[in-house]
Amino acid sequence: MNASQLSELTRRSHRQVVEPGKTLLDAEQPTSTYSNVLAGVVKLSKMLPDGRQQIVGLQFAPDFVGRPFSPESSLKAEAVTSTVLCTFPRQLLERMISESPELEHKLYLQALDELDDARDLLLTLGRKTARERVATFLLMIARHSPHAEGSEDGGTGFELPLTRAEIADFLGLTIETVSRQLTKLKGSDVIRVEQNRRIRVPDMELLEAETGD
Amino acid sequence: MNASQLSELTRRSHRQVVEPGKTLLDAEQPTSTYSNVLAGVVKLSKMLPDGRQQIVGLQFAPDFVGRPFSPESSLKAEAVTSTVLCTFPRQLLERMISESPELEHKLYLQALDELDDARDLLLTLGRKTARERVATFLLMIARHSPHAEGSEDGGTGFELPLTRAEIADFLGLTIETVSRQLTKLKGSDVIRVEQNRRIRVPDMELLEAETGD
DNA sequence: CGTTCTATTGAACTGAGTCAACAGATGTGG
DNA sequence: CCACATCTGTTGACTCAGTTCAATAGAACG
Repeated sequence: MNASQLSELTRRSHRQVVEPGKTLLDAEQPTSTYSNVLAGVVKLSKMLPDGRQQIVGLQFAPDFVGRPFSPESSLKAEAVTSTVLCTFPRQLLERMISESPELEHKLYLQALDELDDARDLLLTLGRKTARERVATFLLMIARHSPHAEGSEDGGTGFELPLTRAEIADFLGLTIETVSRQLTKLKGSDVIRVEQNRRIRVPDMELLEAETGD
Repeated sequence: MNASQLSELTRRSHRQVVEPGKTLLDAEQPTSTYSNVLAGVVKLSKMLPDGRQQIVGLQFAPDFVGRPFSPESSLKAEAVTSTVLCTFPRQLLERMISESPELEHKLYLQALDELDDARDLLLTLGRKTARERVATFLLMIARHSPHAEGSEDGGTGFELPLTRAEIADFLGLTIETVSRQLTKLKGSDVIRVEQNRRIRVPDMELLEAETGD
């Protein structure tokens, strides 16, 4: 990416803060914009005609959201937390990709990472028990938490960006099963649940031992 | 990709036929080669320490197998049918990528396609019933079958490249459940099973209606 | 301080798993 | 070419993890 490209991107990109629930990309209408996530969390989900839903990916800063080279994506992208985005028009991005091998290289590397994430999740959905799924999810969030307080006395603490319903949609479970497994992990002293969204992990290795891998 | 690169690739690549079960890539040892699948089917799988296994992708010709820019892949790649491969050393591929934006572009496009496939499978594993999973799998194989006989009298016929155990590993089910669902789909006249591996679909739309999407 | 989300808990149900027996295929050597 | 062994796939009976339905309890918000 050269200097003139960078300046054009800065000029034509649009920085914005979006609230939870805001749709960035819908399976129905063709993709018109791309975004970089600067802060917050975005969920990617798929839905069956009868309403069953599956979250197929979570994007954290500084991930890129969008599907280059394809008019529609069959995916819905939605902000799950309050999110800071840098948005730019489709044509600009695609022209810049064609002009800048370095940009395409970066996007390729991110696609490979997303592919690894998706395949990890496939193993989770295909073969893990409910308890292992919930532990796997908690560990993933802990690792992505910017200010997960380090290992002082009380272990690591972090905030869950997703509701129970969203965790269920991510793990291929029901709300009730997620809730019950959290309660059981609490009973086994693997986690402490402080005010619903706030989780404390006294010993990370104990949690890792619950993930199945 | 320019002429000298192409000739170097041709000279240094190695064409070979491998039998079912042959491992192309292992989670343990670092990746030393990359391959193009010229014919046949390759499975990508992940395993938990206790032996539970999940197939996270199937590669058909002319897919590329390998994970550029990462010494190890955490994936195992194995031929499921007799397969024709074009193999070349890691360093050659990575040098060629760095020299040829067009090559990287092609690989990027394939990665995006694999990502779409992985996410489709996530929806299947997270939210579909056993019957829907089996129907989804059959439809996928039918669409990838090179000589799936067209719609004459008896509908479409094709060969399953996977054993029941592999189908189960792909769909997050057990062998028994796969077998039972095939029997039930046969009972509903959605498919006919001719000699275990050979499937006939009288009416493709009937099968599509069983996939859940 | 009521209304409305969001989350927890309980009881009953069920789809898929487990365990076990059997049946077809495929293959091998006498 | 046939008996035997070995895979691969099917079927049945039973179990159980996770779902469903329903009631309750906290949080958040005006």
